[in-house]
Amino acid sequence: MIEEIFNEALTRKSVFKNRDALSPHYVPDNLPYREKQIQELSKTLAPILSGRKPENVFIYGKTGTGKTVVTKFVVKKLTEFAAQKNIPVDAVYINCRIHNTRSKVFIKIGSELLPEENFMGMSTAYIYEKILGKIRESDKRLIIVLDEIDKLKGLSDAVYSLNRANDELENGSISLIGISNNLTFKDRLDPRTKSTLLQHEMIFPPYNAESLRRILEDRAKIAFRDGAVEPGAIALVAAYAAKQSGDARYALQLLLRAGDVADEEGAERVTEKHVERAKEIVEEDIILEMISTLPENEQILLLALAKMTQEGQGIRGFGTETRITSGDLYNAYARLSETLGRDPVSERWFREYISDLAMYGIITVTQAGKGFKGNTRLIRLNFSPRKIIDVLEPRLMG
DNA sequence: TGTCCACTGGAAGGGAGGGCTT
DNA sequence: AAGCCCTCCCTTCCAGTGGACA
Repeated sequence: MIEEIFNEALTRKSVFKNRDALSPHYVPDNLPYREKQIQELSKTLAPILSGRKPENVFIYGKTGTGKTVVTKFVVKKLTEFAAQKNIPVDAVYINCRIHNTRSKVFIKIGSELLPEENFMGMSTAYIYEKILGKIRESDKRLIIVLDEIDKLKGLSDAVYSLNRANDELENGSISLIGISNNLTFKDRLDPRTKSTLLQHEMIFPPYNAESLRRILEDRAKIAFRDGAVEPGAIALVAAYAAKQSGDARYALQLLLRAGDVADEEGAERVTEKHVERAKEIVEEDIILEMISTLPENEQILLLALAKMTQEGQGIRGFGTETRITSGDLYNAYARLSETLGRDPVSERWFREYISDLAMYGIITVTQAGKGFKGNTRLIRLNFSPRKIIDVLEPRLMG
């Protein structure tokens, strides 16, 4: 019985040849439509080879525009090149969503550079000195990539001390690459951090449907068996992803899921039908991921909005859409909060939540204008209310 | 035209919690 | 360990905005 399951798994035909090639962590050898960015970043970092400290780089652009993958690609090529020429270039990649404080960042750098030491529980000053010692001793040029840098608490301190290291070093250097998809983040930095981090700024534009198609074709060749994906399926994935503001990560995720769906059906090839089905799954994945990281009050607010939308409350007259005024939503939110035994936040803070959710793209907010009494905003849910309720109700009620 | 209404969003400040210094 | 400071989350207060209605 169990052997049957294992046997089936072993002999099962799959449309995939190398499924990992569609994972968000995969770095391909070829990055179409990013040649300019690759060149620019390479040029900026190149002085490191002749022992000069390159400018710090700050990269920003929307999700899925290739920021991380281009950075990893260039850094990898650079360190490989340097290794051939016996130049001590080293790079540390840090995701600040995981390593989100100054000390965690220092521990991460320390343990990459000195894997034999254990830095847990050590003071940041101690780790800092250890890192500098290592750089000095081997004339090392260190590149530190801080991905999702907007998630780093105490950012200015971290940036300042890492950059200051250059003044204390006679040999070697530290260069920073900051990556963020939060476009307003830059403006919130204090002037000192700004001038340090933004010595060189790069913006990654979103991909259009045509470029997404090319990217997907390239990647499909690696990931799938020959002819296992219909061209129409790829075009459809590209079209959907272009609608998602040109998000390549979404495109790859969609293609991956479409392959899974095809495998589950035991199909020979991935078709448009599989993409349609995958789109629903991916949308659920995204909702789930986005919602589960939201603060509880925002979850309650979303649930209230989903319920109102579901029941068709609010104002009709925008086609089949239902839009809800912020005052009505606040009342619904406050009632729901009390039902759940939580204290609702004030109206002022509720407005902050609304802006937050709008920024994430979960809801859309428009000025009400004519036909509405007073100055209010209309709020619309961008996802299916049914799915939101399915995710949130057990989470909040249970 | 003025008043009311239904909000909006800035400013200031409270208080809890975490990290750093002493 | 104690004190301090900083950040985050939140409240209170309020001037401002824009449409409805008399």
